Amino acid sequence: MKIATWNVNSLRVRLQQVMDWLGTHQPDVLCLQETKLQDDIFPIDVMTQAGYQPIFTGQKTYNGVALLGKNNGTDIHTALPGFDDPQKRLIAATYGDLRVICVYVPNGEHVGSEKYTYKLEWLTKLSAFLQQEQKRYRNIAVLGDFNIAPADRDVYDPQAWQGKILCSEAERQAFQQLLETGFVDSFHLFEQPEKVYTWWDYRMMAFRRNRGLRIDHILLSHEIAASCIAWQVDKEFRKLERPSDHAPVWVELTSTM
DNA sequence: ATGGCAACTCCAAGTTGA
Repeated sequence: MKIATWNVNSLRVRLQQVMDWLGTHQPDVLCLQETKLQDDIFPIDVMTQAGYQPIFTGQKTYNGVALLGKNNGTDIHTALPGFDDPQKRLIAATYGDLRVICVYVPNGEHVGSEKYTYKLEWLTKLSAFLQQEQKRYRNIAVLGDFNIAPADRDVYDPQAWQGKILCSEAERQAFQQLLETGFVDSFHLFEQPEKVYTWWDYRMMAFRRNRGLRIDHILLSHEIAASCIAWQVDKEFRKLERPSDHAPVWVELTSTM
């Protein structure tokens, strides 16, 4: 079983790339972030014709998340409970015995800004939601754009980024708090080379120079972490014309659906 | 110290992202 996450930075612009990626990789579930589409113009037919059932919650211009599954998802959540938030940043569904939670964590703008406060509050609410979900499900995967580089090794220039947005101590503590609710960062289940990233700035030829950050993550509950046999970031689609600034990330699980 | 790129939007200059 293969589950994946990709911040596509506009599904309208990246639709063909997404369909190509689905065709090539055949994931059981693909989580998308930054679809930037209202629900009434989501390309449902294109997805279903390719054998994927979409579940989505979107808005104009910003945010927007979706789940594309080979099977139908059930027990769908499209928001964090107890958090009145117009920004569409979370969608969850159950596929077989696996709970899949797709997140687009706020960027935070810069440390100390209103958006930074919102980011930390959002992460606190996410942590509470995950604790609730842990009571209902054993096998949980949380995938998405977390907008946090968990450690210095996840940053191309840790000194330049020290204490900055995506790398601040409070953000990293919030990420650790998520893990402490009962998850592992699947990246660390395997021996990894240095300089593995999932996002590269469009500017300054950052991708060609591998000046990136690892901010897209797949967290697995302990029960399924044991069945994870691969973690990959697919840099091929970052090399195409008009790429997303994020690359797809996926894991392979041995458990069946 | 700033902008650098890309996508979005009452179509065009400002906002947002990371």
